[in-house]
Amino acid sequence: MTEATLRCCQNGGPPEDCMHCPLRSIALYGPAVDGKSDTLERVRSSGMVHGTRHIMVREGEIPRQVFTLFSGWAFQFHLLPDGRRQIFSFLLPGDFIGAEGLINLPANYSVQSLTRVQLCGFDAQELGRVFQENVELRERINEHFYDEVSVLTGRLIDVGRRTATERIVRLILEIEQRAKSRGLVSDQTIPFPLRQTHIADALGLTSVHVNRTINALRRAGHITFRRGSMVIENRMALQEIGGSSA
Amino acid sequence: MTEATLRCCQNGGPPEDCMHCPLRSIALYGPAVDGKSDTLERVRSSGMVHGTRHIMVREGEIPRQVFTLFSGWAFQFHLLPDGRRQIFSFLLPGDFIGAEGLINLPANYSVQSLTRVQLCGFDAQELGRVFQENVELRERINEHFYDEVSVLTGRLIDVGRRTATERIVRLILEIEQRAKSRGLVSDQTIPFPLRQTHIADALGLTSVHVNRTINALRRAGHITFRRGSMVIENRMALQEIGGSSA
DNA sequence: CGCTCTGTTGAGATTGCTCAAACCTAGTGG
DNA sequence: CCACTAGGTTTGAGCAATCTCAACAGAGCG
Repeated sequence: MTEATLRCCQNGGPPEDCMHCPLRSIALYGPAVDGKSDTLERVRSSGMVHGTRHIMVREGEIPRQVFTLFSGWAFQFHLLPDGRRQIFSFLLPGDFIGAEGLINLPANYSVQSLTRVQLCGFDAQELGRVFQENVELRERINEHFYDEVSVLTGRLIDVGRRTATERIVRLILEIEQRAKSRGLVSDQTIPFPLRQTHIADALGLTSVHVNRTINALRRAGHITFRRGSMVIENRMALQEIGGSSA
Repeated sequence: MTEATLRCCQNGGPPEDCMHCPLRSIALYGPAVDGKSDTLERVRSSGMVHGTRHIMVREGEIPRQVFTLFSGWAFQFHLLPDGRRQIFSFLLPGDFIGAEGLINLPANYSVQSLTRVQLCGFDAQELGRVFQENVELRERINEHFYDEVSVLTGRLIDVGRRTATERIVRLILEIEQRAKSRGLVSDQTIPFPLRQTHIADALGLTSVHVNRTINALRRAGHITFRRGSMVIENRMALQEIGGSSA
């Protein structure tokens, strides 16, 4: 079902040397500051590759391994006993997975890969110790959860108080924004691996309704989709619909 | 509009001495552990009383004052430009207000009193310093945001993936649970100061619909409401509807 | 007594859902 | 290279949950 897990990264994977990792400046542990930044390698357990639908973190369990998503997309979610699913947020390259493991608490949600992913894995305990020893890093943990609160409140406003069209437009705009900030956008083409059912489960809608709504946006000429990516044709219109921010 | 703010607590207010505060063991800064627990008083700026609808924290601003809610209820919310409101969660006695101020970050939401409240106020900077100096307290901050994530994900599941009845029942059960844990429940009577519009704004519904749904529960004999409080008449039935947990 | 806030209720409109079938596309195995 | 499959998208028809608008009633307050 899921692509076999390879133990070592090859072509285009993360470097052995965290200090020169292209993602280093975005990562939770931040840019290599002091000379002793190689503490990271000492703690890093391995790079790995997984296919779609691989579960990296299980809700309720204390993550023993934590990860930086090096390439590919993932998402955080909860599954109800009857199969209903709520997606909390999507993870892009550079995002950290399993931060609860750093402070020894059970994960608030499961995390699953949305595409093929390359991960940099660390032992949760050990990395947690590294974080505790450094003031800057300690603060990063706070900020991580703070940021998480911030995206959750945003999503809650969407789901609780905005129409389907508003929600979808805002999700699209948000993803464009985040993809841009990671340098994933070239030539106006924004990577967009989400299936309509992911959008539905993130926004509290039905995939059927998502389909109709998106097609309306498409027919209106505001946006174009192609094989895992999208192009925003009329940003003004979209911002108008989404209410810019607030 | 809002009751005048008194500078000093009188009858039944918090003691001068944080060490013997009845709420001490629930509070964010935890029970008085070591002998030097009086650091708190040194940092505490004042007790105060506010009427309904007093804004304690403004979204987007870094809280300069932080509080422990000593008595009364409050809620965290966001207001859209067009007046739509999303409530994120309700605050009970013992809850901390403005934790973002401890780490010098802007508040993710506004906080407003739902009833008359008594607050223990602290200077955010100073209390933040106290927290940083102590390992246990440092961890409390993490846990605070972690908990916040946990309630937000819970609410998001409700709003995104459950029916109106399910949501309302779960909110009621959750509030009973929390009120109980703070010793606010006596004689099966659970304090319930929320107006139907608060329920609506927390659960992504209309107050009209909340009204009809609640009345159905009432007519079914599952629950009773009276002047700011409620009694659960048939817990089994409610748990059945709410899906216990998960 | 006259407000204001909240809760109630009715009637009708809508958004978004359910069910179901058809269709596409990429991947798989022969 | 083709048939087949699995996962996703699209579309239609009908329905249900929830909303909107509006009016009224009851409680508490100055």
